[in-house]
Amino acid sequence: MSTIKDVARRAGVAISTVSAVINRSAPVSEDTIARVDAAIAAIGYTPHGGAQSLRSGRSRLIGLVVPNVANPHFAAVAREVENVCLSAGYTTVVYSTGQDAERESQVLKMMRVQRVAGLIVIPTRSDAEHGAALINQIHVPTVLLDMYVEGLPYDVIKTDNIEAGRLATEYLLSLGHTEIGLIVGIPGLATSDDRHTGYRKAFHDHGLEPDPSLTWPGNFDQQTAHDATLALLDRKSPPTAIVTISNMMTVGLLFALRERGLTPPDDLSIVGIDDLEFARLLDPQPTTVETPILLMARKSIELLLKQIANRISPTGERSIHQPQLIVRQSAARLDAPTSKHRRAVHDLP
Amino acid sequence: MSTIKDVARRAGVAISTVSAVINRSAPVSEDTIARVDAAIAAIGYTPHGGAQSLRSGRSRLIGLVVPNVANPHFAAVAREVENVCLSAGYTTVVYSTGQDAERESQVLKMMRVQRVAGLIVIPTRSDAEHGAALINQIHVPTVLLDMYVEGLPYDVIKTDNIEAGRLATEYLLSLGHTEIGLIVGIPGLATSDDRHTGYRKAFHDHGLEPDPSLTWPGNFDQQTAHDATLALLDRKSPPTAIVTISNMMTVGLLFALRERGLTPPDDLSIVGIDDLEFARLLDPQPTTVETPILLMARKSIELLLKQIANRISPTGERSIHQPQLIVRQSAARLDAPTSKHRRAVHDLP
DNA sequence: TTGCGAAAACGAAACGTTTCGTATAGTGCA
DNA sequence: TGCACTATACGAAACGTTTCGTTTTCGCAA
Repeated sequence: MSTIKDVARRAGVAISTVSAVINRSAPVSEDTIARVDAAIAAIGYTPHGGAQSLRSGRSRLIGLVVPNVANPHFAAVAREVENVCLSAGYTTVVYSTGQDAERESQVLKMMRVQRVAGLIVIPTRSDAEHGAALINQIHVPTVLLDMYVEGLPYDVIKTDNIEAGRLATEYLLSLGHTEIGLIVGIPGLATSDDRHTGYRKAFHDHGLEPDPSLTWPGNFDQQTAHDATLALLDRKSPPTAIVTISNMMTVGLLFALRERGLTPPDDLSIVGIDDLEFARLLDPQPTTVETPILLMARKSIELLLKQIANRISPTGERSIHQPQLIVRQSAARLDAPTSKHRRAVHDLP
Repeated sequence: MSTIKDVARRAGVAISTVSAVINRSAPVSEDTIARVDAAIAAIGYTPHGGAQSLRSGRSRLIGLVVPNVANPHFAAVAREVENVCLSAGYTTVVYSTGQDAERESQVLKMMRVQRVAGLIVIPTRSDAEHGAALINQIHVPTVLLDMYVEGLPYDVIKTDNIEAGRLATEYLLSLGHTEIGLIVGIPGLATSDDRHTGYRKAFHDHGLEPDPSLTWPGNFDQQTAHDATLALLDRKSPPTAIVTISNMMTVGLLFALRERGLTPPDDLSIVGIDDLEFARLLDPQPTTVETPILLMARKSIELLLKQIANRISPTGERSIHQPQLIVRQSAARLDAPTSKHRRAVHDLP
């Protein structure tokens, strides 16, 4: 490949002048700029990112670390980040942790090798110990997306997860349900724990105490939510409603119900958190608590780029976004005419 | 950050020895290896990827260029590629073209800046002219995924798209349909054109000629498929069945049907190409022609890594995978009891 | 003890940039 | 015409590696 030297030779100028033209880092006469640009075009010169990064100590790479890019929720984040990065002249490097701390380490190491200029991370765990481990692996401007980790000084952009859990549960309580199952993630993940807290809060607001045996731990994935659903359904007295705390868990739940031949809201009311892109195609359309993930993704990358540009160290501040209950048809009044005759709330007069 | 020099000093060896240890590129005594490894661990040394790439002329970056990472189909590809890359010590750089040739150029330029060692590309167009443009922008080992571009010497891993189109159409013909709508992509895209060819082939196999006015051009996205569906439904004599050639188009079609209050297969039979992850949650479950995308993704990255490792130039060979018809419930016999009383094929005795 | 060959370790150059101190050309004014 | 100053352009060093020719060390046979 051609180098800046080739450009310089062809344009009849010094290497440093070409550099000045490329980076607009020093005044260059119109005439020279034109000659250099012509030379660049003529020989098809493309700067060597590695060399630039080496010499300047700055790279134009942004790392994005998510649980799983194949999950549409995070894929959407990736696309949003990519868009902003591309127009800012940055390149995105995306990696999935698979919710595994060890793989997370491995991924962060790759990010260090590439000397990314900044990171957007959705960490695998939230406890202080993990935070301490993380901080040793990250030495660049970082934004924590939709996840809080104890003791980390980075900026956080997240949903009010307690409120998200509360909204989902409160809605079911308002429909008369009290035996409400909850499928959560692994304890120790702020997103999961907070949504769980919101669930309890909703009960307390009604002067009630939730039955702890109705809360089932899973992971954030489809399979464990599926299994948890079956476990809940197999109880002597199954819940009349179930809350799931992520989109994939809702999918797992729906598959489990289908297996059992159960249809919401007739046989069971359900409310999820995080919207599903294809939700509106389902019948019944699932009632969910929506989080503004795209907005948060955009805010994250913009904040990160700002930090990088201004060499600001993170302020440790948190930007907390409010979730919103989207009432559709998968939850119904408990006291409505029973099984197969219950009607979705939105159909009520 | 610490450098190889710091490691050398701490281990009391020469820089070149540390390099030899890191890359296992020259014999080093057990004793020295241990000392170097200890030093690396002690000071938390991470090699500078840019410097390595600069000096060695090889990077450990793989570029993946897809139409849209937010599309679950391509997100799945990204995840698969990422997995293989990670275990091979490579880093993946993913970018979306948005099916836009200009953005494609921009993305490829970023890939050149990063000096990726190889590329997996799903190009935006298939004509020879575009091929000529592409070849000038790509100077590294490349695999074309699920797309053929005229005149490009790269290896191709793809589905038998003619067969995919034929399978979908043949199935509907076998159910007695002859007025079969087809929603295709922009002409000039091999994937779309081939599936279109398959559609015609199925007709010809039956000694029939499809009505060209039943074929509607769209893009590969949801919106245009939605609009195309409405256009087809608004004809004086609407088709009795519709074929869509991508997952997102199927989604657009389903939304359009829902808007019109139509339910497959009672009001209209539909068959899509490329499976939807959540298909089994829908009612009726859509009948589709499945392509082995994950398998193809894995083959692509493995082939690419092999080319890079062995410094083989692409052989220009094509690996063509067979699609498979998955019969579910969205298509029914034309002569079955009409509207609202037709039954899905799989329910028939 | 010396000499020899193999094994291990070393040192310096080079990769393509950016950066910064220095040199040159150009301009306006005395 | 000469000078001071500004606007441009230049040149060389340095960034962190790899690579390869050279040197040192080591073990063993003579």
